[in-house]
Amino acid sequence: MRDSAEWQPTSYRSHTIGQVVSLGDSLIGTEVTISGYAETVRGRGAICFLMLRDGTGRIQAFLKRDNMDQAFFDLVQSVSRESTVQLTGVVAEKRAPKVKEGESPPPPEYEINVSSGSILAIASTPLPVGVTDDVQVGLDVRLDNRHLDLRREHVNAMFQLRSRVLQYGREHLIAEGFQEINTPKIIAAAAEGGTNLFPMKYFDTDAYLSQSPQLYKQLAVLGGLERVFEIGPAFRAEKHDTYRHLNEFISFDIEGAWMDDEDVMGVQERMIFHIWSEVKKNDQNLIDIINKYRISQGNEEIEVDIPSLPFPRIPYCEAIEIVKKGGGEIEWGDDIESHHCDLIAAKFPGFHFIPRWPMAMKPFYIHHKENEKGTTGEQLSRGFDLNFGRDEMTSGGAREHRVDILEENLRGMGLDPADFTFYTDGFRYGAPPHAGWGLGVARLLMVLTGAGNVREVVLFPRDRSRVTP
RNA sequence: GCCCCGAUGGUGUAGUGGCCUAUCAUGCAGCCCUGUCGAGGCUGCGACCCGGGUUCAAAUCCCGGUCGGGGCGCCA
Repeated sequence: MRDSAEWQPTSYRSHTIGQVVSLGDSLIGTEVTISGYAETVRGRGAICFLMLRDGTGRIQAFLKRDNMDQAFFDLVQSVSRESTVQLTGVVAEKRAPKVKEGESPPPPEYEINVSSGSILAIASTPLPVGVTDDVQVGLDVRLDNRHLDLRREHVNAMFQLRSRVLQYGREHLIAEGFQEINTPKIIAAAAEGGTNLFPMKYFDTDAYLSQSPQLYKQLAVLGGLERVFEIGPAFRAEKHDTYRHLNEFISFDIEGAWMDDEDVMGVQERMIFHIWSEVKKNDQNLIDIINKYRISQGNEEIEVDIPSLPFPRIPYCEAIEIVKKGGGEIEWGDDIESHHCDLIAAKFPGFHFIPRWPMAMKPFYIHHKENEKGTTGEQLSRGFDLNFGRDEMTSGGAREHRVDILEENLRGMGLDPADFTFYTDGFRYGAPPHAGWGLGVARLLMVLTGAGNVREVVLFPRDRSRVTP
């Protein structure tokens, strides 16, 4: 539940439930008004218990027929679960529950002795997804009813964690001198080849949804913004159907001038270190909620393991050797696929960088040094990946800042430099060497939360077959 | 695009040709009891994805479709 200590009263409540729960003792005897979802309603006689939940906590409301308008009492008593209710009453210490012999009584808890209130909105029955039920629900049903799924405690906790991860990431980058930018998501050209783009109509012109802020964040750096980052959507029209791919996802991108691939790997590992450290320090309560659920499902608990710095660097050539020794079929020049990553992850289970990929496998904007060759004599690049276990988190690299080589690379990949003048022109008037990366936010969150499917940690995921809700 | 698997009340499931007027849990509706607290007790409600076929008999076998899951490919 969220910390609401500083929240101001609103038209619908004098206190958050979280405030009542945490202030507890000092509020005894005070009249408060709270609002929330009716989680359970027990009792059909002269008394009634209603567990009320808002985004900050849950508290029991105690209702006695004699203490209020009888019509309201009857209404509350028959209200369906998840209906929203506003209640006014006096804070009191809850009577301690009966405990088994030998068990120590729980710490004091608080409740509201209700005197009045109103029903804000009735929930239809039955709920398509149980909020507090023990029964499992399939992911598809959950996503169809995400608005209800989000009310489940552990799901809610995951999205609070997501917000924290972005907050800590921003914090760290700003501390390192990066500034936040936004680049256009409607673009004119199929910028980079490779991935398929979603076409769209921009008035009378053909346009596309952006697959990556890559070229624009570079232009921002070339323009002198020096160090930039963007947290924004990227769209890819690939017909993949896996636990880790979506057609719309949030990419966490940085780009920095006067930096090379090693420099931005440093930024990345420090940022991840900061995020993990802060989560461990501030958000164990959210991890606990997720673990409570995981235990109930028979899953292993997750732990926030702060990675040690620096992360291992396993250059491409070495990675190929590891895969070969592990019995994987691979040749220099092949992509390192998921099943290959399993072999590497066996030796490097946590975060690890894979730098120095073959230039032939990298996009045209990746920098290379002519004297850096692979074991077979082929040109290496300054592009890198960050993996965790078998999954790719990041792709990044030092960028090509020499315009003649950029154009050569474009031609080499079957692209026409004339289509990229909006980009290459940025390099004609003095270009700082620069580097950057793009990180999949949801993939990072999968690592942190133990989610087995990227859809778990995306509010309203867009995949091959889902555009609603 | 390829391969494999699956679809049973609102939800999650049991069921492998007749024991199925279909199991269990949860839910929902109602009643009883109760300062309850994973509340408890009782009663009831509610389902075999769609279309065709095989068979005396189909939730169960076959074919097609739809939807979903897993794996692969694709993926700056």
